[in-house]
Amino acid sequence: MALTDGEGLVSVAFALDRRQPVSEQVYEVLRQAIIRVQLPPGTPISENSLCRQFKVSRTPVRAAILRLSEEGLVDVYPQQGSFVSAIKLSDVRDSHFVRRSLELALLREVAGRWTPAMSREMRDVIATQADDIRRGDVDAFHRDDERFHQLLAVYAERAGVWGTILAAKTRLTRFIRFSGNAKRLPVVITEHEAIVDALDRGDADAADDALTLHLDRIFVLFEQRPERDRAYFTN
Amino acid sequence: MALTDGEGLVSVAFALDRRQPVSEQVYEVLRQAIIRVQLPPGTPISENSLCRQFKVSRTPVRAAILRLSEEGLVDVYPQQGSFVSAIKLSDVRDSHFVRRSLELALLREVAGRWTPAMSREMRDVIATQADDIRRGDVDAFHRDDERFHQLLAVYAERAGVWGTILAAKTRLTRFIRFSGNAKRLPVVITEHEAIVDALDRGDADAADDALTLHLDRIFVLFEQRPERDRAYFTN
DNA sequence: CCTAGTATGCTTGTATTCAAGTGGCAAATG
DNA sequence: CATTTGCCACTTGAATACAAGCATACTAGG
Repeated sequence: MALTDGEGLVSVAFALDRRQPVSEQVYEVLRQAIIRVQLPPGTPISENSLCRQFKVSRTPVRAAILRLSEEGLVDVYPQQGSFVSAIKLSDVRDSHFVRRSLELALLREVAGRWTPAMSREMRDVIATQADDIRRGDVDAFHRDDERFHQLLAVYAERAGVWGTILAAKTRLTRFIRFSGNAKRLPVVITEHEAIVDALDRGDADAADDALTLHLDRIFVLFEQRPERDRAYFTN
Repeated sequence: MALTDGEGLVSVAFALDRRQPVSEQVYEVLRQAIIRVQLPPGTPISENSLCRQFKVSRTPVRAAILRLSEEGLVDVYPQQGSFVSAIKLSDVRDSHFVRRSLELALLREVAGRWTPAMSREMRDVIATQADDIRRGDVDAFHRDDERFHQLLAVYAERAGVWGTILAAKTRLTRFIRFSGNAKRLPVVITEHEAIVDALDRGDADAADDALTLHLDRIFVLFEQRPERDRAYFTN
C-alpha cells in the first residue's frame, strides 16, 4: 500500500521477517509495489529512505535495487538517484511479441498431447479466477492468471520456458495494470474457456486463434490510454 | 585465461580500470570466463579469492556474483559457497526452444520487408565470420555470430526482443563451447548464407527451413557429448 | 578401533564507514 | 542586475567490520 509520509515521497509499508533473507524480502515488496503501480514510473527510490522504512542497512536494499534494475523496473543513475523506470511502449510491444511467440509455440505442442486431466486442471484454475473476481481480489486474479499460462509450459514439458515468459509478462502487467479496466477481467474468463474448449475439441487451429485473440486484447489498451498519463510513458 | 595459482583453484587474471565501475568489469570478466568454459561447472567462486585477485573489496564482487546468479550461471549457497552452475540439459533444451521460437517469428516478419541493404549488411557479417575462422579467432567468430542473429531482431523492428534471445543464447553457448568442435564452424557460414539466399529469392518458407536447420544443428552435440564430461551436466 | 563432541577456519549475509560525484542555492563579484 | 563561485545536502559506489552458519579435522572418551 502506497502512502505519503515524512520521507516526503511515496513509501512502502511492510514488516519483514528477520529470520529470512532480508534482501529477498525487500526485493519482493518493491517488485510488487512497482508492478501494481503503487510506485508509479519516475518515483525516486532512495536507498537511505528505504533503509529507514525497513529498518535495515543499505547493503540488502542495494542488492534488491540491483535485481530490479536488471529486470528493467528501476533505472539507476550513479551519484544522482534511482527511479522507477518509465513504461517504454517499445518495450511493451517487444515483450508482447516475446510472450505471444512463445505461448503459441507451446500451445502447438500442448495440442498434440492434450489429456482430460489437463482440461480439468485448467478449468479448475478458470473457476478460481471467476471466484477471485467475485471476491474482488485483483491480486489473486493475476496470480491465478499466471498459473493458467504457466500450465501451458508445464504441459509442453518445457517448464523452463515459463521463466522467460514471466519476465516478458511482468513488463506487460505493469502496463496493463496502469491502463487497465477492472471491468475487463470477466472477459479473460471467457477467453480462457475458449482456449480450453478448442483444445477439448482437438481443434489446434481454433486454440491458436483463441490464444492469439486473448493475448492481443492488450492492444485495445494502447488506444484507450488516457493522455494525462503520457508522462509515465516513453516512445 | 584460466590458470591455477596459489589460491588453490582456478583463477581469472585481469587488470581492471579503476575509473570505470568495478562491479561491471568483474561481472564481464567472470561471465566471459564461464561462457568460454575457462571456469568449468562446479568451480568454486570464492568472494574473498576474487577480491585478492582483482585487488578490490567484496562489495563489487558480490554485486557481480549476484548478477551471474540471476542469469543462472552461478549457484549461491549461503554459508557454504558459490559455484559455477552445472549445465542442465533441460535448460539447454528449453533455451533452444525459446531461441528457435523467437528467431523464427522474427524471420517471418523480416521476410515481408526484406531489402537489398539488409542483404548486403548480413553478407558483410558472414564475410567477417569467414575471416574470423581464417584467423582462428573463435571469440570474434561468436561475437559476429551474435551480430548476425541480432540483425534479425533489428530488421523486424523489434530490437528489444534480442535481449531475451541473447539470454537464451548465453545458456546455449556454454553448452556448445563445451561440447563443440571447431571444425564445425565453417558449416555455420554456409548455413547463414542459405538463409540470406532464401530471403533474397523472396522464399520465406525456404528461409524458415534454413534457419530451423541452422539452429537445430545443436542437437547433434547432444549425441556426441563425451561420457567423461557427464559430471558437468545434470538431468 | 570407533564414536561423539568440539574447535577452527571457511563461507555468505548484514551493518557501518568512507569516498566521490551531482545539483541546487546563496552569496560574492563583475 | 547577471554571472560565477563556493558551500552544502544528497545521491550511489566501494571498502571495511561484524555476525552467523556450515564442513572439516581433530581430540577425548568409550
